[in-house]
Amino acid sequence: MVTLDHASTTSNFIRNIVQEDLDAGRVTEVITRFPPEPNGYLHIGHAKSICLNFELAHDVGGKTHLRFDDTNPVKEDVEYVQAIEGDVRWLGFSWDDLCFASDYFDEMYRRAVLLVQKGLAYVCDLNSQEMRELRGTLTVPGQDSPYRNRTVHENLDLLERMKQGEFPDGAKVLRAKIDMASPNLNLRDPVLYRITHATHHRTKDAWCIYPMYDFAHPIEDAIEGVTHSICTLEFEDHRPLYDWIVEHCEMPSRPHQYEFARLNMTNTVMSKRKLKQLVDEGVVDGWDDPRMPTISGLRRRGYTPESIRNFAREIGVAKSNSIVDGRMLEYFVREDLKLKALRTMAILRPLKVVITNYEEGKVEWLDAENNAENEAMGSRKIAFSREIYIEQDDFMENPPPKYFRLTQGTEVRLKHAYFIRCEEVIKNDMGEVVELHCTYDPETKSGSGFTGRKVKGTIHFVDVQHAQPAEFRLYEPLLLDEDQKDDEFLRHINPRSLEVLRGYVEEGLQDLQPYTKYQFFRHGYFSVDPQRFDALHPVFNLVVPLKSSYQL
RNA sequence: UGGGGAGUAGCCAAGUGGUAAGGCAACGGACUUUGACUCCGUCAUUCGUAGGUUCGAUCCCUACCUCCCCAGCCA
Repeated sequence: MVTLDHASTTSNFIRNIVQEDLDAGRVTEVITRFPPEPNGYLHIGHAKSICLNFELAHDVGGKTHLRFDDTNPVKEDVEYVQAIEGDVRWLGFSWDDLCFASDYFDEMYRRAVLLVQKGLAYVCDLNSQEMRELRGTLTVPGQDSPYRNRTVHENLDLLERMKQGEFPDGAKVLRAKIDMASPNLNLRDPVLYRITHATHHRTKDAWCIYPMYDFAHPIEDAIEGVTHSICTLEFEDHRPLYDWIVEHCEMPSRPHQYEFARLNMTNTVMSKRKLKQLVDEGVVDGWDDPRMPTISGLRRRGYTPESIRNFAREIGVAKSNSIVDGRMLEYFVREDLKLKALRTMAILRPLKVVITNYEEGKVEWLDAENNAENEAMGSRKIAFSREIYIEQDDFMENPPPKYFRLTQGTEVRLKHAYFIRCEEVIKNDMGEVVELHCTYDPETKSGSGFTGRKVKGTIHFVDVQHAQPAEFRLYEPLLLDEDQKDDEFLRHINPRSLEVLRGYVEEGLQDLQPYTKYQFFRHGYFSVDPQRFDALHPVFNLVVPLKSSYQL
């Protein structure tokens, strides 16, 4: 017996159903599918669905298809097909079969003809306005179309002529003949085919009629032998229609549809429409802007596939609408990068320090481990000399209580180096601190075992002569509020979602190339931006800051 | 107010007639050459509300409340 035992996956109602189906012998092999429409980019919400479908099938030795639901040529494009394939692969999944709804257009047409022959579908000449009027309302039943009783012969002829291109867009549709009085609006003679004279990205001009989702999707699933067709909650009341199509089209296999709640997260938006709006209105730089919750945005930001997969597993799968705290995603990327990223020093807001008792012209190369929690990552040498940069925040003239960093007359430890004491503060005409004069104590060298004195704080630094200029792009959530009204979300844009700083990193940073992740001490995890890559002047995207129990 | 769903901690989320898993967040404390990490501890006498059945209900029954979805020739 096949058993679900994914180590870190707790049970959810869909896994329970799959297990029961397996136990009861209703299915012998589980086949799931991820069915995006190639009309936009994938986001973290899709990642939830991708992980669910692929991992579920994988865990019971089943298969998963990547299927493009390309039934609407006016919105779709190959560009999206390629981007989607790349995103799914990047997330770490391999599909067992790559499918396109458009590959089944012939089969779908034959099934439509079958429905007509059985008297279960008819060609309707009503325009969309008229159709809406006859559909009734939530509380008022609809009325039959005047074309509802055309003969099978006439319908067959009309459908064929629709296919042949005899009629203009919108002139006729093929409708299922179900029940205009059904309390479920989806059953009030839903449209199965519409006329659209448009070039399809794959079938080109072979067709001028295209199947609607409700007709196409169950047929696609059945053709592929999909056993568990998982979609989101809004399709719940389409399920009776899904089952109707599978049954009356006499599909040899019986897929079943299950619905789960789509992902929502705090401080961001998750609909294609809103994401597109952010791009179109220039709020962000594009679909792969590191602030976007798109897969491409997260990738560019520096998120890892592992972190996204772990996140997807941990948030669970259920039927109640919910909003996941964005900090959960951050937790998983910190967790993933903790032992993988090189821990180095970077100064984002430089303040020059002159160590007045340090010999001029001398340079020391100090030992520094690359990751104190992962010895296998080895160590490197870092430069130390008379002039260094420290972080502006690490010095205050009038510090608040419990400030463990540098102040005039106090001592701190420089990570990997020595204790320094601030002796003098140099200011410019405006009274701003521009330089510090400090002294160091040679006896306190890091690794020497010095225990003579204790200091409260350890700060990081970069040697001036061996500092490499770098750009740091810091990000905050795109939206300030969590529950924006649909059309007002643009008013809640966080004006500080991006902050660009110019500072320094250690010279000769190991493995400096696009997407390399570093932990910059006391700041956070950063990833080398692939679009602006320049080894001499690297740009680092803040993936996620380190947690901190102290706020200035 | 027709139909379909959902209500378990600040946020996700298991569980299901036998007395509330886990994660995130938060808060204490220990440790610390990252105010990080790690460790230890705290965090639902209660499962939308009110009744009922039962020895016993978050789970079964009844009523009610709240929220979400559906009137595209989009998916």
